[in-house]
Amino acid sequence: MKYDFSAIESKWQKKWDEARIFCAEDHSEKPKFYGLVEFPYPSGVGMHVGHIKAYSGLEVIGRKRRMQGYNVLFPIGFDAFGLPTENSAIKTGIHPRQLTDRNIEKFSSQLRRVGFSFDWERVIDTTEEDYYKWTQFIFLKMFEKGLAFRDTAMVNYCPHCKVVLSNEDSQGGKCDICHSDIVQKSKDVWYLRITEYADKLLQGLEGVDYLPNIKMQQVNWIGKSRGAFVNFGLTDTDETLRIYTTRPDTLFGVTFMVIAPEHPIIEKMKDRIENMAEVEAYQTECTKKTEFERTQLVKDKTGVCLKGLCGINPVNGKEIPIYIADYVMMGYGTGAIMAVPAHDERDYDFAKKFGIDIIEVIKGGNIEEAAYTGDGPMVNSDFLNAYDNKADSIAAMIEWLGEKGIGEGGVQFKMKDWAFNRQRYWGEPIPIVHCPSCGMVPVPYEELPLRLPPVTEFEPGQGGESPLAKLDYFVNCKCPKCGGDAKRETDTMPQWAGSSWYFLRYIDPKNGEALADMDKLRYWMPVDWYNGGMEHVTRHLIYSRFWHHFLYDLGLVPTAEPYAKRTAQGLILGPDGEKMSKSRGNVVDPNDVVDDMGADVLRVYILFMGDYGAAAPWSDNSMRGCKRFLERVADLPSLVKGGEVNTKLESSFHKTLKKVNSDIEEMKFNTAIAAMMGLLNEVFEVGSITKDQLSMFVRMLCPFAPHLCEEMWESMGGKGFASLAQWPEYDEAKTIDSTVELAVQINGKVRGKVTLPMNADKDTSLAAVHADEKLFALVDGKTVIKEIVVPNKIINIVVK
RNA sequence: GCGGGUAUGGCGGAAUUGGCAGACGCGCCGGAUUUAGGAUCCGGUUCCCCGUGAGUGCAGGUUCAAGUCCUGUUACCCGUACCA
Repeated sequence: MKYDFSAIESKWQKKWDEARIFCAEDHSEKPKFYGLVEFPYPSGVGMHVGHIKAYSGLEVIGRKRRMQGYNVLFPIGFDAFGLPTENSAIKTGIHPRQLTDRNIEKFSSQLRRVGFSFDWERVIDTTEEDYYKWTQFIFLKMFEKGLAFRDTAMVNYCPHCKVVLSNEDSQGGKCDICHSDIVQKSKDVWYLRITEYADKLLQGLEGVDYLPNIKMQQVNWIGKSRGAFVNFGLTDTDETLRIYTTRPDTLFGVTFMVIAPEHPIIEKMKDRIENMAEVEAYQTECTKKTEFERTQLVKDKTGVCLKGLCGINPVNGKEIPIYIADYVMMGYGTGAIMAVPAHDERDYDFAKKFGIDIIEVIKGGNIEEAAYTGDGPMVNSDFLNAYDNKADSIAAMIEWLGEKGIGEGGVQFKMKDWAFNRQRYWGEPIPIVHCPSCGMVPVPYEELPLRLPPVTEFEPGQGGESPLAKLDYFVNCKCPKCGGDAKRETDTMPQWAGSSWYFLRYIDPKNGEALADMDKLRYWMPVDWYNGGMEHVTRHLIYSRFWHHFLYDLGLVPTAEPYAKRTAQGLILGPDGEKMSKSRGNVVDPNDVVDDMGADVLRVYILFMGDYGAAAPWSDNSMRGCKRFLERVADLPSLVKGGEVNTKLESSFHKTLKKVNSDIEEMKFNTAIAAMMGLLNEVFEVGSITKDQLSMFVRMLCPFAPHLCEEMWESMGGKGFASLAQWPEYDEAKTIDSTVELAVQINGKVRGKVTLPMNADKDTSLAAVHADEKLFALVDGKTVIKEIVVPNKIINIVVK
């Protein structure tokens, strides 16, 4: 058969579409499979092959499930709100709506050309009113429950993009979008109280099947720690200074305290602080430092001692100095710490620099040289009889603090609340009205969606306010509660809002009454298998789990956890081994590959490149090998002849099928394809194939190279679509050989081979070795020390 | 610093979990066919001093047997960033 890929591919894509074979059924007797891939952000540059890899994994698994008789939901959509489109609108003057539509069209056509088995009737676009109506709905529910709130606080701010960013969006001190340095700024912003769900998000991980590194990253990001809050006294006042520590067992070793430069106690006590000018100078210096600079100066501790004010250690009444220093952050714990230089490296560095006492209270290290942070018995502590290990000491100390009323046990999380508003145009408007007499009033549900008004200028204001703030007709409104004059919130939601619940909408994309119908949700949820990038593990993945837990608490979804299983694909690097990027000019466009080699080759190559979860560089040459493979597959029908079945080949078919079957489940697509290549080589060596074998081959290759397989299926008289044909079953009996070739080692070196019946016993095996002239010669006349026979694996004879 | 991961031919990568290292593919070498080929087919291809040789980042160890387990060490990648 001639392999005219472009004719074959467009032919079958059209047929699939017309027959709607990839559309999921809302209700079905079949078992369901919900396979989800992270929907793309439709940027102006189009897709690159990395997108294709991200979808190819579940594409193969979903296609296999369909052939196995599942009702498969494999949807796609577009996460289209966000800064890149808005920035492009500013540059080109074209409205983001138009740009988005254009980009979605481009992405869709690229995806269709690859032949993905997406259900194109459920496509969602997060920027459509019918969609973001429900994003706003969920926001209002959060507002009602006190989970969406405004607060003035130090936030991450990108001076280049002129927006406030969440912690997740400013990892590494860089803006997630433009990579400029983030600055800290005090601002009145919207937050979602994700910290309220920190424990649930942590516990939920126990019941789901995520790759271990994915779980680990989330656990670290949530960052739960256990410890104690302790109230320290202040000299000559009733005020207390509350600290958080994970080492209450070192309380007797406290020799000073440190508070964050922004700590409110400074303002409160300013009359008592004798060196206020010096303190203020230090505070100013700190605000000038960017986050980046702060982290670069890790080694060098700075700080200023508060004169005229001392802390009082509640466990022994000792007066201790208080410092302000920027190594203590206002955003974690209470913004104040007890410093135990003997047992904390940072405190140790600080104490050394400022000449503060270092008192050892845990034995085990040498505090002359370094802080000892390990375990050990308590010493120098006027506490009961002291304990021998950390855990006991901590537990006893917490209990004692409680009894004395000076502190109590507590937990802290590294995760912070989610800074949720962006001062930009292209996002979901926050449906809140600010009324001078009623305060913040939600837009009534029946008025949703609160539409994004049409504008022609997308530049944010100089003061960093949203472009919406310039629209008087949008801003000025009546309070929904009292009817008086009021002003609308003009900020919009961040990029991550729409993607936090999109997988629910696929289940019921046209529902006007609810975000999705409960019966349908009960049938489809949870997502059986979710695949996406590692870069979303501490962003989208955690945000969407939070929203889903919240919706579960409201009774709007049937399960607490949205995703039963989560995997991640590795990057495709450029041919130069570097990360693909426009600026490096090493981006591979899937359209070019489809034109040159065909979609099936692209699909097979992407999965053949290597471990699905690992990064691998692109190689046009290697891809040519996949082309050769498919061309030879297309020639298989010419080998169909009558005659006897070659039992060895038949056995290879069943072995290969068994391997392909399990490799797909483990996402080991590269070895599945390699096995099929090996089988093909064997077929050509034998020179003939039966009709049944051909049918088997076509069906097992179909999830990988569906267009070619459909064409072959049709020409061999297969019924219906290959894509819906029954997944072939292997015969276990045929995968077991009657004989096995065993390596024979003498003193651990392979010296020969013997062929034995399966499961031959020790005597038979050794007899076969002795019967072999060459092997016998190596053993003959020597003292046999040991004979190891592992059935079907190896024979090793140790001689002297 | 902390957490996680990786290291195997010229290259991408395999190896049923302790049992024949290098599957499969690329590249390369040789041959066939072809007016020609960056097409196709066939054969070869870990290395070398070609042996009873060496060999999975490096140094040790356990074992009849180690890419796989243990101890130490180096390099690189990813995440995180003074988290008290």
